[in-house]
Amino acid sequence: MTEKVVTRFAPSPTGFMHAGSVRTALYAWLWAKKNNGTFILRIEDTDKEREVSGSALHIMKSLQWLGLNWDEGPYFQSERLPIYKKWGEKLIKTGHAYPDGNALRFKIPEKKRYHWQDLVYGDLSAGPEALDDFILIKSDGYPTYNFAHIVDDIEMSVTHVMRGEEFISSTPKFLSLYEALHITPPHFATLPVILGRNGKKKLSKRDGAKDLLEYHEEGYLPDAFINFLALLGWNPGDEREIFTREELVRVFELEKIQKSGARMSEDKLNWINKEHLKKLPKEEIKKNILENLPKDMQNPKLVPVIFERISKWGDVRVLAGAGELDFFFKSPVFPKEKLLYKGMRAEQIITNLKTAIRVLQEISESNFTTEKVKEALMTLADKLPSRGELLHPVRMALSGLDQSPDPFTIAEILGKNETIERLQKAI
RNA sequence: GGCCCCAUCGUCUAACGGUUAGGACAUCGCCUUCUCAAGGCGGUAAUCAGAGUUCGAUUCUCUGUGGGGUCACCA
Repeated sequence: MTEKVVTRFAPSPTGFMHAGSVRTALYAWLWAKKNNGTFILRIEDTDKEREVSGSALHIMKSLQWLGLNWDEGPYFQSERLPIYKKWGEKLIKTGHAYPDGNALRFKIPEKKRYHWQDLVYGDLSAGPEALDDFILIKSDGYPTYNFAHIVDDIEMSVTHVMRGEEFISSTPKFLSLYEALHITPPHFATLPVILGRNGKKKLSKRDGAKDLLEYHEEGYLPDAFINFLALLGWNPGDEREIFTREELVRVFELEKIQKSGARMSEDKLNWINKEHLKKLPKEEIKKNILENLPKDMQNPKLVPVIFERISKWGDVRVLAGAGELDFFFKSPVFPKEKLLYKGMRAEQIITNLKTAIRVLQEISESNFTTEKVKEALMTLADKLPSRGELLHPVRMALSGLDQSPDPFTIAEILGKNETIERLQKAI
């Protein structure tokens, strides 16, 4: 009989969630899902000094955004004080704990070196120097992390403990507690840290760590974010990189988790997000792009032009905010020299623009599509020494920008009347 | 400082002791193009160092170096 897998994510509510903390949650979640197990959320709020109000809620919101839903909890340790007290008394009774003032201390049975197996790191050990009669319950009545998390993991039948590598050196404390209680410890899966921008220190606020919900606001897809995070310190063993949530659950393996710390790369995150965007139904893409556009700019014809220029929904707002789409809505103003192309003379430009107007007039309003306009203008442009002699002034007349989408696309979006009007104005 | 952990392109990573050390992101070049974006094709780029084991080390061992973690009535 195999045991039912139970994992947990046990943050302390002392700030916002960032990529480092959520990756621990993700791996615990993936492992639970993969094994049809249970994923528990437990808030470790035993330090009232450091607690930040609203933090627990923020953590839950972050997990919900990513769809890392918990099957049990949230448990709050601050609401479980009697339980820790009960286990404390049990230890006193067996001679493994003793009061120290208003606090309760653990009586270390034996200062020795511990060796244990880690699912990621393999053989690990830590020496007796890590052991002393540590505090189990503080004088304010709250348990310490060392004690509370072990009691809870026992009470909640946790089988796999995913945790950061900072806990390796205090593991002898945990193991000696388990020993005193005659309880077999759970499996440990220690995860390497995620490094900050400088690539050395652990990811932290001052080191560029972002509040997870900022990624939400910037319009990253939850599945893409999870995909990215999973790949940060883990690999599927082949060269695939884009995974749906379900695929991730299927292929995830603890054995393939990396031992060394990894660094966030927003470039890669953006790429993965774009790959996920490309798989979305057309309607959904359209809806999201339009929703992120200012009310007076919500023209469905803009969708393809915008889509190939973004990697996340928030980029739509950036694009619009930077004024790069303004020319679609109002006639551009630009110095007339901009119409010139590689030493051409003004008369030639005027002639070319006039010819352009003439051929465009021949296209009916209902037929004024990118393809038709392209066909008409290209035929014309091909007769010139360089296509740019026609295409550049036309594009400039329509957009007023040095860099913009091609003139055919713009023409269709503007429509026949506006297109011709702008060409005339340029002349 | 003691103890513990880690070490392949700039970044994320692959390689049962035998590969021209592979892929992806980024970057660069070319194609496509009036420009931008997108797309296609290609290039540059890595085994921290030194010993040892071996016919043969990215891979195993040791030492060094570098980086990280931890030494609380914080988690």
